[in-house]
Amino acid sequence: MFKLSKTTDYGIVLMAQLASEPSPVPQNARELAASSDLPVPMVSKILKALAKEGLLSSHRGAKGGFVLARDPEALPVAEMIRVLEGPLALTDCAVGPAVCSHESACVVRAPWQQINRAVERALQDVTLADLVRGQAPSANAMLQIDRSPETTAPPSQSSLER
Amino acid sequence: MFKLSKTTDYGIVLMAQLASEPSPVPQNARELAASSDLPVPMVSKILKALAKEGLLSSHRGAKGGFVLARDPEALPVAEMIRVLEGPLALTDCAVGPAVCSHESACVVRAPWQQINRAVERALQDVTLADLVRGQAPSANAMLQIDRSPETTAPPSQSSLER
DNA sequence: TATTTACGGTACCGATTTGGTCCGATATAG
DNA sequence: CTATATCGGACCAAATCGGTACCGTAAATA
Repeated sequence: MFKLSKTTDYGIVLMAQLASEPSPVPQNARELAASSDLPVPMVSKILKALAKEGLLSSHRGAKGGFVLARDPEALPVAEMIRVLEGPLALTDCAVGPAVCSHESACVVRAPWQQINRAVERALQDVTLADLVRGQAPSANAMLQIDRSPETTAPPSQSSLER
Repeated sequence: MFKLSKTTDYGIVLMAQLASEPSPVPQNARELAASSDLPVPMVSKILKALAKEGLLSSHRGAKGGFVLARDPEALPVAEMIRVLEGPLALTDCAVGPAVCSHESACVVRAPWQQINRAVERALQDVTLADLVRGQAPSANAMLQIDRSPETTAPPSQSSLER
């Protein structure tokens, strides 16, 4: 399917949670799970991954927990996604060169690259800080260029979840 | 992971294949599988789905096969994706309203909506015709708005596959 | 009308991914 | 030094996805 995994979804929420109250004292997995209303084991697992990848710094023992390891202003959503579920590529061919066994038969190589880059850029332009601020700043600007006049776009319904 | 399913991937290649040579005579599953170098059963399965959803029109019996049912110029990539793997939403919350059980605890509702819309728009702006033409026309334009200066963007390596 | 061709639907299997549990390592507190 | 809190890593069950096979139905041709 074309959506983020739960892991990534939760992960970003947790990062946002940590960024929203920049307390210098580490927050542990249980606290974060509680304040986000998410299952503790999953939260724990995700926090581990984030720490391992250097987005969070972890502290063990009593009064331990996690704190942000990087400036939210300089942490794009794209990178969080990349850390939590690998290189973001819509098709396999976008990840590395010459992975494809049927290069010759493939009709649509280059365009995918371009589309992929566009999507990536959209995710690169929003930072963690933007998320906690409550809106993606350049979102309107990102929507440039209207070739097809909004035919199939879904109703801009406001829904909520992570 | 953050990528299209094989089904969708293949499906778009097949659509492109059909669009690249606008022959009025239907092409059957075997032919299309051969020219795309893909397993026949899978191709067959995908073609069925595309026909069922109205993107292809099918003709049974001898000399039967599939032909495009819609104008490639007016068929956005977004729609093909939507047909093949459901509503395109990065997070579950973008699909419908009030699906979320922890609304109150969620920190990052609105921003996701905006990001999602931006991605969707990027995919909406490229048509099947663009794909077979060999490039996404507004790709450059889509990349507007640079807040972060190309920090983590991967090398623009040309790789190839579907 | 009989035969051949090719789509249409359903059911099935194996592999991968996802969501979740448990125990050991380590740092702080007293 | 001992006890306790908390992260770190290995491990397991379930769902999903990629891929396959089978049988029914429709159209074309002779």
